Amino acid sequence: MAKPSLPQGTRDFGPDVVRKRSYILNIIKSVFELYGFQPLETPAMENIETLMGKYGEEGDKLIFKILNNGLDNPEKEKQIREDFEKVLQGKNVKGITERALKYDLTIPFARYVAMNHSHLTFPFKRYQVQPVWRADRPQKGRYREFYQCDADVVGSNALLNEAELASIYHEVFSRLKLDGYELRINHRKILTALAKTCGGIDKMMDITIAIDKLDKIGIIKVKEELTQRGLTTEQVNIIEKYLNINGTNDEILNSLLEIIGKSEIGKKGIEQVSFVLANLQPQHLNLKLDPTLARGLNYYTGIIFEAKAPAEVKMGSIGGGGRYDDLTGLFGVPNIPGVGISFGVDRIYDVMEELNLFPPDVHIGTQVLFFNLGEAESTASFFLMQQLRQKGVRCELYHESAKFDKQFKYAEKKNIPFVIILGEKELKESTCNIKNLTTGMQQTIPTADLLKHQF
RNA sequence: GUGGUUAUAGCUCAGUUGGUUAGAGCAUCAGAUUGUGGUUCUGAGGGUCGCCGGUUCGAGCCCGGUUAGCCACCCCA
Repeated sequence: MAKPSLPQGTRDFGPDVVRKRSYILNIIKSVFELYGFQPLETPAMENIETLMGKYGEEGDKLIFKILNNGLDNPEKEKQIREDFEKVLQGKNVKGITERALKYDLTIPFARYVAMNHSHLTFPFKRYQVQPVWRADRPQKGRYREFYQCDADVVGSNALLNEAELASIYHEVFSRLKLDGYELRINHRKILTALAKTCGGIDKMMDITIAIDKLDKIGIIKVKEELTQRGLTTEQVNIIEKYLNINGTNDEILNSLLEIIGKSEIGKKGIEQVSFVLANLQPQHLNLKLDPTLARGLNYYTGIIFEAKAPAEVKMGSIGGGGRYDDLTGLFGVPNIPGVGISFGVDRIYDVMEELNLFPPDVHIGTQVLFFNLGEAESTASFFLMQQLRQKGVRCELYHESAKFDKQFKYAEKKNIPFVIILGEKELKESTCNIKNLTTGMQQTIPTADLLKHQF
C-alpha cells in the first residue's frame, strides 16, 4: 500500500489550526453581520459555462475542470473520441467536462442574483465564506484550495457602500490586531483615462499589468515593459509622470487632476474617489489612494480596493475588491450594479502566525479536566462533570484510572487550564480540589460549591 | 504553464573523494515516583535515507525520471 498523500496545494487542518482559523473567520463574519450583511452559500461546483470567460484568459486556465462520469460507456465511444480531440485543441466540450470547481465567490454570487433577482430585496447585501479552487502552482501564500470571505452589495450605486466596505476592512483588521495593514484604493476610470491619454483604450490591459508591478520591479523595468508592450516613448513618459505622483491623498488627487483631469471619464473617477475619502477618516483607516493599483479581475469598473499585509511580512495582498457595474448582465439580467470586498483567510492566517498575533487562549478547548482516580471516584466525578457541562463549562474526565503524572501531562498537552482532583479522601469528605495549572495554585472546596465556581 | 532549489527518526538537522551495523538534539514510551505536572537522572522504542529506475564489486551520497515542499516568472487571495 502506497503512503497516503494529499493533492498538490491542499492541506489538512489539525485541531490547533482549525481553532486559529475559526478565530479569524468568526471575527470576519461577525463584522459582516454588524454591517447588515446576510449569509449565502453556493455549491462547490458550477456549470462550466458559468465560470469560463469571466476571469480573463489566464483565469480560464486556472479553473479546475471536472471530468464527466460515464466516459467509458461503449455506446458513446465515437462521440467521446471526437469530443476529446477538441479538448486536445484546448477547447471546452460539454461531452467531456460540463462542471468546474468554483474559482471565486463573486461570479457564483452574480449567478445567484441573476437567478433570484425577482424575489430579492435590493440593495441585497450578502456575505459568503467558502473554499475556492485554483489550478495554480502553489508557493508561499498560494494554495490550490483556499477560503475567501466576501461581502458584496448589489443593486445600489451609492458610494456610501464603498465607504462602508473600507470601514469593514479597518474593523476586521483592528480586531485581529493586524495593525500595520494597508488599504489602498484606486478607480478603474482613472486607469481608463490614463490609457486613453496614452495609447488608447485597447492598451488598458497592457498598461495596468505593467504599472501594477511598480512596487516589485521598479520604475525602470516598468518602462521597459511598457515599451515592449508597444507604447511610444512619449506615452511612456506620461505614464512615468503618473507613476511618480506622490504625497498625501489630497496631493495625489490634485496631481491626478493635472494629468487626466481633462478627460470626462478621468474627472468622474477622481470625483468618486474624493467622495469616498471625504466620507472616511483615511488617516485612521490606513487608507491610501494609490494610482498604481490595478487589480487583474476585468469585471471591475469603479473603485477598486486592495488590502496589503504589514510590509515586514512580504505577503502582499490579503484582500481585495471593487465595484462592477453589470456583473449579472453576464447572466442575462442587466442593470444590477454591485460592489464587494474579499478577505483571504489563508494568507491572513500565515501573516498572523508570522507576527504571532493569535491570542494565547485561542488554544483553550476543554476548560476543566477531572482526574480519574478509581471506579467510585470517577463515578462521582462523572456526575459532577455532567452538572458542570449543564452550566456551560467545557469539561472532560480522564478516560481511565491512571497515575497523576499521566493525567497532568494530558491536561498540559491539551492546554486545559484547570484540573479537578477527586480521590478517596475527598469522596469521604464531599470535597474536591481545584488546581489552576497556570499558576500552580490549588484550593479545596465542598463539592456542593463547585457549580458556583467560576472557571 | 516555465525555470530554480530542497527531500535522512514524530520535529529540527548532521552524515567525510561512494566503503562494513546511518547519527545528534528535542519529542515519545518505561523506570526512579501506588495522591500532585513543568526540573533532574537512567533506559528503551523508533528509518525501505520521498518514490521508481540506472551506473558501480558496493549508493543516503553519482546519473535519469517521478511526486511533494519552497522560491522566482505568469497570475493572484
